[in-house]
Amino acid sequence: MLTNRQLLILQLTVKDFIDSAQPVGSRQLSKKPEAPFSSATIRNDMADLEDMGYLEKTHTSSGRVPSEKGYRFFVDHLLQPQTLALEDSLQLRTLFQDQVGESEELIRNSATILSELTNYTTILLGPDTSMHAVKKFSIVPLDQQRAVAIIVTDNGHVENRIFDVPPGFTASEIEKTVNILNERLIGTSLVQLQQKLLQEAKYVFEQHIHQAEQLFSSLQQAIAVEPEERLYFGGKLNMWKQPEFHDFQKMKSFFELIEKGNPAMDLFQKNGQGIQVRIGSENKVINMEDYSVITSTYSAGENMEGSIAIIGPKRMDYARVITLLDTLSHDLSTALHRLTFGQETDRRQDK
Amino acid sequence: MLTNRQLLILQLTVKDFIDSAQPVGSRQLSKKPEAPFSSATIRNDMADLEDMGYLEKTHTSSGRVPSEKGYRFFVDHLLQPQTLALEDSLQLRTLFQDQVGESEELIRNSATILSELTNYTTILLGPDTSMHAVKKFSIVPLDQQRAVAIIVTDNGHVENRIFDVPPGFTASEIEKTVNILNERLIGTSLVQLQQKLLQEAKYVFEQHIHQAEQLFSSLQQAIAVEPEERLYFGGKLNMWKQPEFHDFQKMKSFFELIEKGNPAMDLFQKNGQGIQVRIGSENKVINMEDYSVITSTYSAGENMEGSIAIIGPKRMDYARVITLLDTLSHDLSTALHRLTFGQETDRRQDK
DNA sequence: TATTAGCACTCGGAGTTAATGAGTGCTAAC
DNA sequence: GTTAGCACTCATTAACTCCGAGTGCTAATA
Repeated sequence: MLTNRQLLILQLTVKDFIDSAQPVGSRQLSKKPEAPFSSATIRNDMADLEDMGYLEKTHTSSGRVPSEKGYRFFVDHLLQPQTLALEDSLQLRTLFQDQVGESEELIRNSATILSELTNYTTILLGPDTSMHAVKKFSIVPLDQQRAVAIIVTDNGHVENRIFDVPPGFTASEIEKTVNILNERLIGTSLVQLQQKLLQEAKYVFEQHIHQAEQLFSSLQQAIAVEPEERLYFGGKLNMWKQPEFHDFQKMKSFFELIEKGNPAMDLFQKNGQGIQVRIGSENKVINMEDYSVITSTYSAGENMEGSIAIIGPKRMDYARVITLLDTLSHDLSTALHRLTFGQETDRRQDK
Repeated sequence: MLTNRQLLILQLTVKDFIDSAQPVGSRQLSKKPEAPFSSATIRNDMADLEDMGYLEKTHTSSGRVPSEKGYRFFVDHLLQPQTLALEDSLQLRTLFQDQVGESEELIRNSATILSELTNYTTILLGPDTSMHAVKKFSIVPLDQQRAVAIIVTDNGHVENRIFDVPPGFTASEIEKTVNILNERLIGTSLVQLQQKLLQEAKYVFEQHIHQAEQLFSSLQQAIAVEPEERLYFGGKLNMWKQPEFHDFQKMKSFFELIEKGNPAMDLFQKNGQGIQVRIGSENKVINMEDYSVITSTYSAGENMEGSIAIIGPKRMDYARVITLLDTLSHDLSTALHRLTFGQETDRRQDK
């Protein structure tokens, strides 16, 4: 069990190391007014904390550095609740004020602003749009062979794809096609679209349209909504600013880590609700031992969640980032709701 | 006037420095079979080349390094025409084979592959889409207050924007609006759209539609096609791989340079046709003294040009990059034409 | 008994020095 | 005109010293 003084010393050590990136020594700590003990006393407590695994030394006569266990304890028990700095909250406010109508823009800007405020790297996972329902189909012929298929979803998102039209297909047949699609498939969610097209519309096509087969395969391609790119990055280069990464190899491996999107996705795994902190090797992703990740989720409507991850050194400013992330993910949810459902209406009225 | 041997020595010096990034000395050069002269002879010629400003020394007893004038002379007179390496041309081929229907995708991939092949940074300026003509307008209401405006252009590009609908606006009025737009503005290029909307459609609206003013201002906003982001990057991090940039400050200033898009645009200035090489301070952009830029243009249809820039150290492999860039910009033009005008038809038939 | 002062010891980092080697210019011989 | 030879320069590297901030341990103190 830790004595009160040991708790204090652990807390001060972690804080100091977060600020300075330098191993902290007993004499240094004893100078602080918060720790009115002699260096020897602190030395003894530090030795105990080291025995218990909360602190480490980089070499025999160096100061102490928090271990992962130390950081974890700090985050779980020693974090002092913080209110958002005035400056930060002003910055955030501009983000949501300047915004007009594009939710993707809003998400992208969130990633940028978070990385600017924290000086860490942000990865934002956009909401899964595949749950949205189709509001309208449209087909615009371009020339003899090609046309654009357009799908508008109920949140105002527009998907479009160029596809090949069977030779000799007439304008009236295109009109018929669009009508069939609109009669049969409105309200279908994007994920289900392929399947429903087959179930509900195929036989109708076969009855009413020439060259139904060719058209149908083209349509299927056009309608296949790609599991689209949903990752937004902010401050990819920020890890530079951390002194422990002023090093060629370290930076290189960091970029390799985040450039290949897959591991980036892994960062979001096993998301419980709320804010999660994963320190160093607590991240199950390979080569993440040197980083901490703080994740949060936000909502962009029913059944549509996105996640935000902030990646920094293990020595990251947990208190500040947590506060910031909490505020932002909340504000972002609100803003996205407003964008999706309109300023004054509410989804329930809409139904 | 340069003697033949001096030409040879200049050429070998530049080549060697491009490969090794190390100042090249006389003894080193004399070992090469291409230069069967004694080190003293080479030393004398090098001294002359230095007097004439083609070579420089980093310090009194170092080997020689090409000056900007030296690189310029090398590029203008000593470059040996090269055929594309088999490996490179295979890589390029896959780029154009795998491609399906998206021209933006194709452009993005071009940037990536160029940066992979060269290990330099690529900036690709997409074609200016504002010359395209409107093929069709469409408006899809989302709820009481908002609707999506959709503009399809003749190349199959789809612009869309959410806008506010005046309160109490009915479905039939929206239909009328769309009809007016389609009657009056089809064929207008995107740049002219705002203006024509005012000239040709405003009075029609005022005659036929309730609340024309409110609708009109919403529409104007919705229709304003942003001078959209047309820059695609490849290998932003590649400058790392160049030994002369294994340095915190250098890399930082490089990123600052390319991150703020404006200077990046400047790189493309005063584009003559064909391939252009700008070495070090020949770039009129500030802080570009340490880089060389090779640019090329490609065409994506009538009046629609894009540019490609490859940024590397002054020590870049000019011969290879020029060949590669030449091939790619040509292939890219062809591929884009095919995408835009269809595989077998030609624009002339279309008219 | 818990804290503090004092002391010997450790180790990384900064600064100095010396050796090395690849380079140069110049002169004289070929 | 070309080359061999020589004296000189200078960046790089390794070895060495010095210094300071740190530690653990022991004995004195509150």
